[in-house]
Amino acid sequence: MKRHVLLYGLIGGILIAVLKWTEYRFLVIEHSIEIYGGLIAATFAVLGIWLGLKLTNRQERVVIKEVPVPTGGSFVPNDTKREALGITPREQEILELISQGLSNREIAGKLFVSENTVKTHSSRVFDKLGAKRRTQAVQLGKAFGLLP
Amino acid sequence: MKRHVLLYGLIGGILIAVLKWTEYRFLVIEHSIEIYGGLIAATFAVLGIWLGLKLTNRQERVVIKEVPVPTGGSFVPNDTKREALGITPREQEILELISQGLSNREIAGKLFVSENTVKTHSSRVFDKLGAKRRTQAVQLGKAFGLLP
DNA sequence: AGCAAAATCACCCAAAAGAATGACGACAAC
DNA sequence: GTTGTCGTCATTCTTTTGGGTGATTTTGCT
Repeated sequence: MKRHVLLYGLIGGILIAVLKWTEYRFLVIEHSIEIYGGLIAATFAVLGIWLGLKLTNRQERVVIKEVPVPTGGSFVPNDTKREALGITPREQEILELISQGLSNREIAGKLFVSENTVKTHSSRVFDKLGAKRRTQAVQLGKAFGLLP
Repeated sequence: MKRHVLLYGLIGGILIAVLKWTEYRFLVIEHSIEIYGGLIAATFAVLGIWLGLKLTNRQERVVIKEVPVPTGGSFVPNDTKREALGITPREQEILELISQGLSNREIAGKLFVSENTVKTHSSRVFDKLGAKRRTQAVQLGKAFGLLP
């Protein structure tokens, strides 16, 4: 920061000196308007370029962003693995609702069946997955690729 | 691209015209060297700045590289969100074991504490997450980024 | 030393979940 | 027409879970 201020001052001083000197030359030698203009032009062009660089240099940054892209994109609910485990579509459906944190009663309500039915389905799914609890069923369901 | 070329031409033309006009004024009115110089200076300064910006912009390209990192790889268990929810480390630990499908008894055995203790911890965690069931707690835990 | 948060444990009660068994209708396959 | 699978539902019983309350210990911080 301090260096910058100093530099600006210095350049300003030099510029003024140059101009003064040039003007003097101009007055003495009566034909160098072009030189005069050219000098000023060149000086300010350089100054401008330098300034522009200075201004933009501050934000010159290459950002490499590591975005945790949701792998698999959409997740294809995988009939193949489901059938390999002998799990019926209905059972899979119940398993998904379980994984969403619903109770048996809520699932029953959502599917318009009795709570007992949900219990049998879930029991069978647990059996086929080798799970003893619904949380375990969810865990295994994901491990088998049945759930997202 | 075409627009840029056009712009350059236009600015060039205008510049020449302005200079011509200024020179003319200079010849007619015999005392305006300063104005002449100032104009040139200003023009070239602006041009220089603009040029500088243009030049640096070419190589300044902010590259946002999106690296699809498989989400399972890292996952930092996120102390920030945990504390934001007022969940203690121990509670988080129990939550993780729940999400792995363990029963309260199994968790108790694994952590060498009583089943009652596990129950209190889990109850508190459910409360803080707003969950009524452990499956729901798991679901919410994932939604909050507390679980992988 | 003294406070506050965290962790520990107990007891009781209610609700939810799970296991076991049996049963019935629809439907497709043989 | 028999067989088998699937989905449906009930009943009974045990286990698990969750709610509520209170108490003690550990630990970190002032």
